[in-house]
Amino acid sequence: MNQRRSRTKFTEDQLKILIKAFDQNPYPGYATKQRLALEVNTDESRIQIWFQNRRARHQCQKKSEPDEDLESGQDQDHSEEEIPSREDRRCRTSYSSSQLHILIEAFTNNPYPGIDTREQLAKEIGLPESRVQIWFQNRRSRFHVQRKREPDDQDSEQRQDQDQALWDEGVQDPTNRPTGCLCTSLDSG
DNA sequence: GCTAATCTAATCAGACACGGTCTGATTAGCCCATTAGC
Repeated sequence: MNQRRSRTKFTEDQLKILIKAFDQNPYPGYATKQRLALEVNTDESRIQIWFQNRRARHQCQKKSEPDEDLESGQDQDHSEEEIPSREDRRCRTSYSSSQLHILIEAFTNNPYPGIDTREQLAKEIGLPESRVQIWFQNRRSRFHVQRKREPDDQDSEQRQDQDQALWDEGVQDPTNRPTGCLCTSLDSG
Protein backbone atom coordinates (compact mmCIF):
# COMPACT_ATOMS: atom_id res chain seq x y z
CA MET A 1 0.00 0.00 0.00
CA ASN A 2 1.05 3.60 -0.61
CA GLN A 3 3.68 2.32 -2.95
CA ARG A 4 5.66 4.68 -5.10
CA ARG A 5 5.73 4.80 -8.85
CA SER A 6 8.58 2.73 -10.18
CA ARG A 7 11.65 4.76 -11.02
CA THR A 8 12.01 6.01 -14.56
CA LYS A 9 15.35 5.14 -16.07
CA PHE A 10 16.30 7.64 -18.76
CA THR A 11 18.68 6.46 -21.45
CA GLU A 12 21.71 8.49 -22.47
CA ASP A 13 19.93 9.66 -25.59
CA GLN A 14 16.90 10.74 -23.62
CA LEU A 15 19.11 12.61 -21.18
CA LYS A 16 20.91 14.37 -24.01
CA ILE A 17 17.59 15.69 -25.28
CA LEU A 18 16.43 16.74 -21.83
CA ILE A 19 19.70 18.41 -20.86
CA LYS A 20 19.78 20.31 -24.13
CA ALA A 21 16.24 21.51 -23.52
CA PHE A 22 17.11 22.44 -19.95
CA ASP A 23 20.09 24.49 -21.10
CA GLN A 24 17.83 26.35 -23.48
CA ASN A 25 15.11 26.93 -20.89
CA PRO A 26 14.96 25.44 -17.39
CA TYR A 27 11.31 26.48 -17.15
CA PRO A 28 9.63 24.97 -20.18
CA GLY A 29 5.95 25.55 -20.75
CA TYR A 30 3.36 22.85 -21.10
CA ALA A 31 3.66 22.63 -24.87
CA THR A 32 7.42 22.19 -24.66
CA LYS A 33 7.09 19.55 -21.98
CA GLN A 34 4.59 17.69 -24.11
CA ARG A 35 6.87 17.87 -27.12
CA LEU A 36 9.77 16.59 -25.03
CA ALA A 37 7.61 13.82 -23.66
CA LEU A 38 6.85 12.69 -27.18
CA GLU A 39 10.47 13.02 -28.19
CA VAL A 40 11.82 10.87 -25.36
CA ASN A 41 8.77 8.63 -25.31
CA THR A 42 7.63 9.20 -21.75
CA ASP A 43 4.85 10.94 -19.90
CA GLU A 44 4.69 14.72 -19.62
CA SER A 45 4.52 14.46 -15.84
CA ARG A 46 7.88 12.64 -15.83
CA ILE A 47 9.34 15.53 -17.81
CA GLN A 48 7.98 17.97 -15.25
CA ILE A 49 9.53 16.03 -12.37
CA TRP A 50 12.83 15.76 -14.21
CA PHE A 51 12.98 19.52 -14.68
CA GLN A 52 12.06 20.11 -11.03
CA ASN A 53 14.84 17.86 -9.83
CA ARG A 54 17.29 19.26 -12.36
CA ARG A 55 16.58 22.82 -11.28
CA ALA A 56 17.07 21.87 -7.63
CA ARG A 57 20.41 20.21 -8.37
CA HIS A 58 21.40 23.09 -10.57
CA GLN A 59 20.70 25.58 -7.79
CA CYS A 60 22.84 23.50 -5.43
CA GLN A 61 25.72 23.47 -7.86
CA LYS A 62 25.48 27.20 -8.48
CA LYS A 63 25.65 27.81 -4.73
CA SER A 64 28.69 25.63 -4.33
CA GLU A 65 30.46 27.16 -7.33
CA PRO A 66 29.92 30.91 -6.91
CA ASP A 67 30.98 33.22 -9.75
CA GLU A 68 32.32 30.32 -11.79
CA ASP A 69 29.86 31.08 -14.54
CA LEU A 70 31.15 34.58 -14.91
CA GLU A 71 34.74 33.43 -15.32
CA SER A 72 34.02 30.56 -17.64
CA GLY A 73 31.44 32.43 -19.63
CA GLN A 74 29.16 29.41 -19.52
CA ASP A 75 25.57 29.08 -18.37
CA GLN A 76 24.83 32.71 -18.95
CA ASP A 77 21.37 31.72 -20.12
CA HIS A 78 20.24 30.73 -16.61
CA SER A 79 20.01 34.25 -15.34
CA GLU A 80 17.21 35.90 -13.44
CA GLU A 81 15.22 37.07 -16.44
CA GLU A 82 14.25 33.47 -17.11
CA ILE A 83 10.98 33.22 -15.31
CA PRO A 84 8.47 30.45 -15.86
CA SER A 85 6.30 30.94 -18.87
CA ARG A 86 2.96 31.96 -17.43
CA GLU A 87 1.32 31.88 -20.84
CA ASP A 88 2.14 28.29 -21.46
CA ARG A 89 0.58 26.57 -18.50
CA ARG A 90 -1.51 23.49 -18.75
CA CYS A 91 -5.16 24.38 -19.10
CA ARG A 92 -7.11 24.16 -15.88
CA THR A 93 -8.80 20.85 -15.37
CA SER A 94 -12.42 21.23 -14.38
CA TYR A 95 -13.83 18.34 -12.41
CA SER A 96 -17.43 17.26 -12.62
CA SER A 97 -19.40 16.75 -9.41
CA SER A 98 -19.24 12.99 -9.88
CA GLN A 99 -15.47 13.09 -10.36
CA LEU A 100 -15.12 15.23 -7.24
CA HIS A 101 -17.34 12.88 -5.30
CA ILE A 102 -15.03 9.98 -6.13
CA LEU A 103 -11.90 11.96 -5.28
CA ILE A 104 -13.26 13.30 -2.00
CA GLU A 105 -14.35 9.87 -0.93
CA ALA A 106 -10.89 8.51 -1.73
CA PHE A 107 -9.27 11.38 0.16
CA THR A 108 -11.41 10.66 3.19
CA ASN A 109 -10.26 7.05 3.13
CA ASN A 110 -6.63 7.89 2.55
CA PRO A 111 -5.12 11.33 1.88
CA TYR A 112 -1.84 9.71 0.78
CA PRO A 113 -2.77 7.24 -1.96
CA GLY A 114 -0.03 5.20 -3.59
CA ILE A 115 0.52 4.94 -7.31
CA ASP A 116 -1.86 2.01 -7.76
CA THR A 117 -4.70 3.80 -6.03
CA ARG A 118 -4.04 6.99 -7.96
CA GLU A 119 -4.01 5.15 -11.25
CA GLN A 120 -7.20 3.35 -10.35
CA LEU A 121 -8.84 6.64 -9.45
CA ALA A 122 -7.56 8.20 -12.65
CA LYS A 123 -9.09 5.41 -14.65
CA GLU A 124 -12.32 5.75 -12.75
CA ILE A 125 -12.70 9.47 -13.40
CA GLY A 126 -11.13 9.38 -16.86
CA LEU A 127 -8.26 11.76 -16.20
CA PRO A 128 -4.47 11.36 -16.13
CA GLU A 129 -2.92 10.06 -12.92
CA SER A 130 -0.84 13.23 -12.69
CA ARG A 131 -4.05 15.26 -12.25
CA VAL A 132 -5.12 12.97 -9.43
CA GLN A 133 -1.74 13.46 -7.75
CA ILE A 134 -1.98 17.23 -8.02
CA TRP A 135 -5.54 17.18 -6.74
CA PHE A 136 -4.45 15.27 -3.64
CA GLN A 137 -1.51 17.63 -3.09
CA ASN A 138 -3.74 20.68 -3.22
CA ARG A 139 -6.38 19.00 -1.11
CA ARG A 140 -3.91 18.09 1.63
CA SER A 141 -2.39 21.53 1.58
CA ARG A 142 -5.76 23.23 1.92
CA PHE A 143 -6.81 20.78 4.56
CA HIS A 144 -3.81 21.83 6.65
CA VAL A 145 -4.53 25.51 6.11
CA GLN A 146 -8.19 25.14 6.92
CA ARG A 147 -7.48 23.23 10.11
CA LYS A 148 -5.27 26.06 11.33
CA ARG A 149 -8.13 28.50 10.77
CA GLU A 150 -10.92 26.39 12.30
CA PRO A 151 -13.26 28.27 14.68
CA ASP A 152 -12.77 27.66 18.39
CA ASP A 153 -15.98 25.78 19.06
CA GLN A 154 -15.69 22.83 21.44
CA ASP A 155 -16.93 20.10 19.12
CA SER A 156 -14.64 21.02 16.32
CA GLU A 157 -11.76 21.31 18.78
CA GLN A 158 -12.30 17.77 19.93
CA ARG A 159 -12.64 16.52 16.40
CA GLN A 160 -9.54 18.46 15.41
CA ASP A 161 -7.56 16.82 18.18
CA GLN A 162 -8.57 13.40 16.95
CA ASP A 163 -7.88 14.27 13.34
CA GLN A 164 -4.63 15.95 14.31
CA ALA A 165 -3.44 12.80 16.06
CA LEU A 166 -4.37 10.65 13.10
CA TRP A 167 -2.79 13.03 10.63
CA ASP A 168 0.39 13.64 12.59
CA GLU A 169 0.90 9.93 13.03
CA GLY A 170 0.90 9.54 9.31
CA VAL A 171 3.01 12.60 8.60
CA GLN A 172 5.68 11.62 11.10
CA ASP A 173 5.84 8.10 9.78
CA PRO A 174 5.54 8.12 6.00
CA THR A 175 5.12 4.36 5.95
CA ASN A 176 2.04 4.70 8.11
CA ARG A 177 -0.06 7.36 6.50
CA PRO A 178 -3.40 7.93 8.20
CA THR A 179 -6.27 6.01 6.76
CA GLY A 180 -8.88 7.13 9.24
CA CYS A 181 -11.81 9.34 8.36
CA LEU A 182 -10.57 12.89 7.98
CA CYS A 183 -13.83 14.76 7.77
CA THR A 184 -13.49 18.21 6.32
CA SER A 185 -15.74 21.04 5.37
CA LEU A 186 -13.67 21.48 2.23
CA ASP A 187 -16.38 19.31 0.77
CA SER A 188 -18.84 22.15 1.00
CA GLY A 189 -18.50 22.88 -2.68
C1' DG B 1 25.72 7.79 -3.92
C1' DC B 2 22.84 9.36 -7.49
C1' DT B 3 18.52 10.82 -8.63
C1' DA B 4 13.41 9.83 -9.52
C1' DA B 5 9.49 10.27 -6.68
C1' DT B 6 7.20 12.53 -3.16
C1' DC B 7 6.09 15.91 0.25
C1' DT B 8 4.61 20.86 2.21
C1' DA B 9 4.00 25.63 1.65
C1' DA B 10 3.64 29.53 -1.11
C1' DT B 11 2.18 31.58 -5.14
C1' DC B 12 0.16 32.28 -9.74
C1' DA B 13 -3.90 32.31 -12.40
C1' DG B 14 -8.53 30.74 -14.45
C1' DA B 15 -13.56 30.35 -13.49
C1' DC B 16 -17.42 32.29 -11.60
C1' DA B 17 -19.68 36.30 -10.93
C1' DC B 18 -18.47 41.28 -10.89
C1' DG B 19 -14.75 41.98 -5.65
C1' DG B 20 -13.51 38.13 -3.74
C1' DT B 21 -13.31 33.22 -3.33
C1' DC B 22 -12.24 28.74 -4.77
C1' DT B 23 -9.12 25.77 -6.65
C1' DG B 24 -6.00 23.77 -10.40
C1' DA B 25 -1.08 24.49 -11.85
C1' DT B 26 3.54 25.53 -10.80
C1' DT B 27 7.48 26.38 -8.06
C1' DA B 28 11.14 26.15 -4.29
C1' DG B 29 13.04 23.68 -0.87
C1' DC B 30 18.82 27.45 1.91
C1' DC B 31 23.82 25.44 6.69
C1' DC B 32 21.51 23.82 0.55
C1' DA B 33 13.19 19.82 1.31
C1' DT B 34 12.91 14.29 2.29
C1' DT B 35 12.39 9.43 0.86
C1' DA B 36 13.79 5.51 -1.34
C1' DG B 37 15.05 2.44 -5.60
C1' DC B 38 18.84 1.02 -8.31
